[in-house]
Parts: sequence; structure tokens; C-alpha cells
Amino acid sequence: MKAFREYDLIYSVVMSIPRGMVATYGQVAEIAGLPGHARQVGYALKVLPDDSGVPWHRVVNAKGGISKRLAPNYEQEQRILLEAEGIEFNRDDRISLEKYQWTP
DNA sequence: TTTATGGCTGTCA
DNA sequence: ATGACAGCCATAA
Repeated sequence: MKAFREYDLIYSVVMSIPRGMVATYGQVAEIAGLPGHARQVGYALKVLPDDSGVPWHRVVNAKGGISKRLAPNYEQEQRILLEAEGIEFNRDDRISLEKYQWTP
């Protein structure tokens, strides 16, 4: 029986991110106990249902920006959600990780 | 099983 | 600062 997957771990970490803060894929993977699985984190969020209650928008890449994905619409969606949480973007469409990156 | 793809990251020039 | 490269590994066909 294998009812537990890596994704559940990832989701737990993402849901642990406080409002108004963000975390990188690599960071989430590391906290979840899956170092080096940064891409899988992205994959986990990709297959994640919208009504799962997971703040996937709080997860950004190492550059503190929004990565390009298969569906360009989501990029806008994520930015809007982040701004709604009080996170501001720079001119380069990036977030100040020094200020907003979540550190447990 | 092998191949290809993917919401990444770190290092090097 | 920006661009190119290799490494990490799960999922789908």
C-alpha cells in the first residue's frame, strides 16, 4: 500500500508558508526532505487542483520571479495573488527574496 | 525498459 | 548582469 507520495509532503510545506511570504522550489524541496527535487516540486504544483487549498502562488523560482510555464495565464494569476497578499514586485517583475523569502 | 519533457538550481565564462 | 551547460528525478507514452 502506498497512500503516501512525495507530493503530500510538498503540499504540506507549501501550506506552511505564512501569508505575505514566499519560498523557492529548491527550498520547499529541501524542507520537505527532498533535496534536489526542485523540479518535482514544480511538477507537484502543476498537477495540483485549484481547490486543494494549497497556496502554490507563494512558490517561486530561485530568481524570485515567476517561471514560464505551459499555460502563460497562470503567470498573471500568480502575480495577482501575490500582490493580493502584500508582496510587491520590482521593476524586473521579481520579488525581493531578502524580504519575502520564508525561513522556518 | 527507454525516451522525452518539465512552473528548477548551481556553476562557469 | 546575462547566457549556456549539466545535474537532479518523477510522470507519461
